[in-house]
Amino acid sequence: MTSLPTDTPPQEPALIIADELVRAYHAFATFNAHYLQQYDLTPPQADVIFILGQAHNLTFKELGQKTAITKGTLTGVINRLEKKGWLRRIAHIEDRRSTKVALTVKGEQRFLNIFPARITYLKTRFARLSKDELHQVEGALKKLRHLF
Amino acid sequence: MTSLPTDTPPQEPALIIADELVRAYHAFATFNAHYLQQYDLTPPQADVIFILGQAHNLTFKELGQKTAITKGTLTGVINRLEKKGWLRRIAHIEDRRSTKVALTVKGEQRFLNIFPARITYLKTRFARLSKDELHQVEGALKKLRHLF
DNA sequence: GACAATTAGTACTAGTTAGGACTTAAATGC
DNA sequence: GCATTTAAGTCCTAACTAGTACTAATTGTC
Repeated sequence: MTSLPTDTPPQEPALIIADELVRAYHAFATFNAHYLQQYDLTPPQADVIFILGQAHNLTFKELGQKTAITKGTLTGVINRLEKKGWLRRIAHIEDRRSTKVALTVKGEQRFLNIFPARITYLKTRFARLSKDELHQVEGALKKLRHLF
Repeated sequence: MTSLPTDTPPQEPALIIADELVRAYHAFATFNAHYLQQYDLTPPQADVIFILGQAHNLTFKELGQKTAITKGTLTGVINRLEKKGWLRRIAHIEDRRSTKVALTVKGEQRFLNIFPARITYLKTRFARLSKDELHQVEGALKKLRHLF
């Protein structure tokens, strides 16, 4: 039986906005992933490198909070970056449950090479929006986030 | 050597907006996943069920386009839903390369049980925004999506 | 009509994801 | 000071992800 209330209006604002949010994020995420590929980085790996480049020596916990990566996932991401030689684990003397993470020299160099270029790249994309529009978009996203 | 241009301004609008987009999406996705758990559905599974509930009998290709799931991923999602008995594959006579997918009776029933409740649920969340705000948010998301 | 190019779906890979069980260490309670 | 509770990371699982290689079927070309 395939009967259905076909009069379900697809114009329900909540559904449209949820859909637009997913689409906008998906577009950005795909774009971002492709860009990072040239540096042999996945998006979560890049997040970790960018955070560590700006805030040297963080614990797993701090890194997880800043990147919104849960601890179980973070272990794997850090393992791969460590294997590639971008960062290293450092024993945390004061609290031996905890582990600190820091960029290696190679990681620092890569960060300095990639990070400014990434900002420039994003800026050119966003240049199509006016200052007013940028403000509106930021406000809209904040409103949206606080709904959940 | 941990020296760095620490004067990298974190207030670059492009970075802030990219960050807000990720946060808003993450908040929504988490919220959504938790809600769907009670129905034993993952978000991509729910997407498939919701699309199929409204557009009976779609090919893999059509389903993939509507859900933004690539074909390789879709095979697995459909396998799991088929195993759970929510839908079934149907041979496509006119083009034997292609396979159609349709909800089973059980899938129809679940869809009818879940879909209206989901809309109601989302509506209550979005009720905190005015009509004007809804329009602004939708416009902002569209602008954002078209940047990538 | 035969051969080439395209298309649909599956199989497989490396990586990410959240969540829960587990280990070790620190903090707290008494 | 010892026992309990809490905290930090690791390990493991099921699912999703994009991308690529592969198989089978269809379409286009000559």
